[in-house]
Amino acid sequence: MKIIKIAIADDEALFRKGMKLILNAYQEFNVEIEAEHGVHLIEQLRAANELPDILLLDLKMPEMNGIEVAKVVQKEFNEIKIIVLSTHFSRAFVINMIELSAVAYLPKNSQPTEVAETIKAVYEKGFYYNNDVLGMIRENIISKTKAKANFEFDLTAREKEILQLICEQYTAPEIAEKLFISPRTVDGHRNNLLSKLNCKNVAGLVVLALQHKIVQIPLRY
Amino acid sequence: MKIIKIAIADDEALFRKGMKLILNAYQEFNVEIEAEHGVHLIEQLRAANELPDILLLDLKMPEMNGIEVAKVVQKEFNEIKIIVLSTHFSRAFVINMIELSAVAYLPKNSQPTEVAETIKAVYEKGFYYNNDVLGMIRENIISKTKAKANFEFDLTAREKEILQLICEQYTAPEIAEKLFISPRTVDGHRNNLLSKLNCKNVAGLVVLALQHKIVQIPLRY
DNA sequence: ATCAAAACAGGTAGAATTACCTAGACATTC
DNA sequence: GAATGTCTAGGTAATTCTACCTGTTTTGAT
Repeated sequence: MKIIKIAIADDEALFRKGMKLILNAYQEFNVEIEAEHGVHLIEQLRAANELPDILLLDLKMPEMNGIEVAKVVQKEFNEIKIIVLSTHFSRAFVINMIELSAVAYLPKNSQPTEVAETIKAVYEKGFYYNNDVLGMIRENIISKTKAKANFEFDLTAREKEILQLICEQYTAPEIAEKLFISPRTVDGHRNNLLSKLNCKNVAGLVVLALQHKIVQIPLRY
Repeated sequence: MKIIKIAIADDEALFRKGMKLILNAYQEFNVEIEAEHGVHLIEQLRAANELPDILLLDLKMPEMNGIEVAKVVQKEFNEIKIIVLSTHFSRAFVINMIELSAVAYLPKNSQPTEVAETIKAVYEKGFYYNNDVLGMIRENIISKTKAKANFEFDLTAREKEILQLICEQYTAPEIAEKLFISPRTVDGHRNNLLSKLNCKNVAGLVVLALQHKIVQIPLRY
């Protein structure tokens, strides 16, 4: 019987050790690499003479978070299948990780048997999506065309308007001129946006606006 | 026990009758509508006082083909779950049907038991994708992001790095510190980006970077 | 009619961006 | 060896952004 080699990257030592115990209880699994953050993981992978088959990857880690790790692994160690561990389970997030070539998505509160089944399925079929994830994927495909209104942030109509224009590369004075208001007012609205959306600067606003389709920007080339 | 009401649309009478016999052999299924092409199907649906739960839809039909039918059904009879029957099994085709809200995709040479299982799964979970279809969906998600990035713009590695950090809301001084270079150098790179990508400001850079997936940004809330 | 929220607008100040320059170090290519 | 391209980094200046204030007017809802 072929033994499935597993790497675990998670900053919580307890979780990591627990998972290792659980997995090593199966004779077909062997946890070969443990890392408390991305940098450590990458180091170990580069040093390893035999790569793991599967990487259980926590998203929230210090030093180098799961997304950065996924990118490096995807580039340097493409053969390793990434199974994402997370408490975060929103559609956009899951889709994002699949785009980063995650082959499965496991909630952190999963049962040990689910984890084992997922690993086996990934090893055999190359990927495994449970019904929740499948539903999200489906919604994602279907909703691609629809521009859904956004209720998650309570922006006022004016704020959305300002946000839209910011995304269209207008500066505050330009927006002011366009809307026949004072530049200071535009400033005020932008500050409210930064505060409401918890962003550092316009870059953050634009990212959020696009990710959540709060604004519509025609594709440019 | 709830009986699952089924409609079959297929131009081949033999296939249609055969399928009907097979399905009606299960006591939980009842084939209520048969149609040899789309027009006929739509007519029957409009006349029906009780809509079917599931529509087995052949794609190749005279008069009105499966894709047009799917569009009409999606619009007028949204509750009906469409299971696509086809010999045609290319990725683009399958994805296209899912976008048209097909909830399952069955090869025409499937085993009767597979058909029955698919129908049950659809009735219970709302959709059912077998491994082939799942693989296609997965490829579709991944291929969207890959490839392109490098082609359309010739950004240097350093420029992409800077662009990434800009999108992550780092200011020039912060980026400089992160990369151990002078803030002025970061300035230079950003200016090159603005010029190369023909943008007015960072907002434009971020929009372009996200639209063309030059960078990967974790979803935020 | 009253209250709260939103939109409006100004002050001040420091940080950052943007737009022009110039130019050396280094690697690759012809 | 020269040409090219990239990364590096500095000068100068105007503009813009960001973060704190303050306040009035308008609007919508109870």
